[in-house]
Amino acid sequence: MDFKSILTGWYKQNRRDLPWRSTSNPYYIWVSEVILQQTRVAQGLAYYQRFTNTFPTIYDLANAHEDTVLKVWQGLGYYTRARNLHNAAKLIVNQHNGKIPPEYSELIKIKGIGDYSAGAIASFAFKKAVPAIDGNVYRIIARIFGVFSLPTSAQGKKDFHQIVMDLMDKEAPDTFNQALLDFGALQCVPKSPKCGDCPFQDYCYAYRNNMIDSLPVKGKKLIPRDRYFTYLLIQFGYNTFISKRKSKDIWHSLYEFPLIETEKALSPNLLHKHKALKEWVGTKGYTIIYISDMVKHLLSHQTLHTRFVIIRIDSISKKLSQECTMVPTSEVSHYSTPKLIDNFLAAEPAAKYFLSPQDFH
DNA sequence: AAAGCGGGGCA
DNA sequence: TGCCCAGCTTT
Repeated sequence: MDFKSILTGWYKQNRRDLPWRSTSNPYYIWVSEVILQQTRVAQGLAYYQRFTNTFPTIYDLANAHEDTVLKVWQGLGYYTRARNLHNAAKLIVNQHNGKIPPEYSELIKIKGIGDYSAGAIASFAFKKAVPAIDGNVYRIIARIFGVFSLPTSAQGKKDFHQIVMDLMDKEAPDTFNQALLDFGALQCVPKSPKCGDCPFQDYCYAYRNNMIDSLPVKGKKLIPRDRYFTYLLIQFGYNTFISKRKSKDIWHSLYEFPLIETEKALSPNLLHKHKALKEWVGTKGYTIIYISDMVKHLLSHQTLHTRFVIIRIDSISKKLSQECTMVPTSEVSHYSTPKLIDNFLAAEPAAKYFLSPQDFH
């Protein structure tokens, strides 16, 4: 039996029933593909439901405010995905009559749709015979056919693309591509793949040569950089201060509290003397209510060490009025915030000293 | 070609 | 703790 027959046979028995597979609406398929970029199905599922319920059509998404889109995306990470999706929806509504282009060559031009997603949308929604090569496919192809090219290199991408194109079931490219994804996610998994009952066992290069753990070839890993944050949760009556992140840095367009970033960890002792603290709270008088322990938050490329400080003030500093928005403390949760902040707001100290009504006398 | 960009789950 | 997930964009 040839490759696609074996794969299709496996797929009939093992396919996952996923909501974006029971629709032919290109908008829903597009949304699912963007949500699932670098994101597990298990994690993306609830976001897909929430996103499509909140924005049932591309017009609803196009007409929404960016903050609303980001709030729905909150906690999922890689927030540029949400902003690109939103901007692309506006562009498609305004310039393409709301119709998502069916060709790979047009899809790839849309910001936020790369090689994989263009192939996935073209094949799943429009039955085009183009590959949709993601991490699953690199792994499967590298192992079964003994491909040692580095998937992240330009040459590697060509090699894998050519192989998948040759294997492709041109009569049913959607099923073929989906089968590859499921096979990679369920059977040919990264660690301890289920070779024991694998239908490709007989001619899998990696299995026959005992090289399961060395294929696919991996690039070098990057070392996360340490950063030290001190967030100031400043209370003025029943209000607090937030600002929107705008620099080319993590969490672009999300909201946060006044931030002091330092080269090294800022101890409570040093915080009291720190110039930036005075600038934020002013000179008129302030009371530090609470200083948290250091919280470690891991990103793929940075390790954040963060202290949360709850402060009460009697007057608003120039810096606060210039750089922040004052909002009722009870409404902070309406804004899209990084998981790091979200976590602290959900924890006991914030509930006790920050979010709950205080007696100011 | 390499770096930047989140967060979570699992061995 | 390290790896990797339905990757893409910018440098």
